[in-house]
Amino acid sequence: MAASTSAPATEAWRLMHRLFTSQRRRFWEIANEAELSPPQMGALLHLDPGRPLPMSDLADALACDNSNVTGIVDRLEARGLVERRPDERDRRVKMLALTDAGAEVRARVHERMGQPPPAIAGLSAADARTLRDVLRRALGPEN
Amino acid sequence: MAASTSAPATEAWRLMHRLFTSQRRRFWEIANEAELSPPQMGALLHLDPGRPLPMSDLADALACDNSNVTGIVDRLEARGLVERRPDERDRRVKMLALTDAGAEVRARVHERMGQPPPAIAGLSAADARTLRDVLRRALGPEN
DNA sequence: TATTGTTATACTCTATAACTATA
DNA sequence: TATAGTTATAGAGTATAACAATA
Repeated sequence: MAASTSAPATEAWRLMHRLFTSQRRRFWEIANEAELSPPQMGALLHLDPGRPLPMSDLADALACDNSNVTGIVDRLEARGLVERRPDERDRRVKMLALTDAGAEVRARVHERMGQPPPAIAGLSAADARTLRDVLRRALGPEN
Repeated sequence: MAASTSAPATEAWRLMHRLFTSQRRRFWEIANEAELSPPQMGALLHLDPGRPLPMSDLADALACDNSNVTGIVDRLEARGLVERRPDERDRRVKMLALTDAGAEVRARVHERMGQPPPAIAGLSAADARTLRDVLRRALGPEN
């Protein structure tokens, strides 16, 4: 096996990783302009408008403990961006829902996060389509 | 007009973003096994063995304030993973260098972070090569 | 007994502002 | 005057453990 070059999948992943870490400053600015901390922005982005979610699902998505989500949601709720609602089927569960204000902030943040960085925006039309198609196959038909 | 050509790039970027956020738990586990906080892991990954770096460069890379790096580096230095060295050319500057122990931890973390997730590892050989080639063009010849 | 969410605790991260030592 | 790094401060994030309510 070739020792000097890694497998194409590994190199591709490393390149994607490098692209992402290069965007940290931009991500920070997007959160900052919305007056959100990074975890708060992550929470908002994970909430779909009109589809409430148990707190524990958010903890899974953010890869953190349940006890953590309590504080993050407390602050979002204090700003009126998110609501806690009871779940009729299991009264231990609290469902999180975006408020109208929260949906607006989320839409703005989502829009800006979705803008590709120059490295991707500058690809040829053919390369962009190819990249999209391969990633669609990688992530599965539901994406 | 612009919409039809920028759409594939935008979708590709969103797919990459989804792929990354889906890996949060794994990133957390890698940091955890090395007994590093996420910022500490980020710092270690940004330091190249044998290539000392000014603290302010690390602050740029981590997209945080200089004052922050002080604490992060304090803890890495207390564990013997990193060293502060004077810069002869500008005595205000402190250069950060990995110790041998730090280089070992960094290599382990770097190796694990570089392993592609199933979605990428499961691509066909042709798709993997295509993905790599497009990303090489996107990120430039130096990558 | 197990699970969901909260609270208490201790530590880390974070930005801001003020400080120092250089430049 | 400006810059690199530190310190002080206040607030947010974080895991752990213990707890209440519910399953």
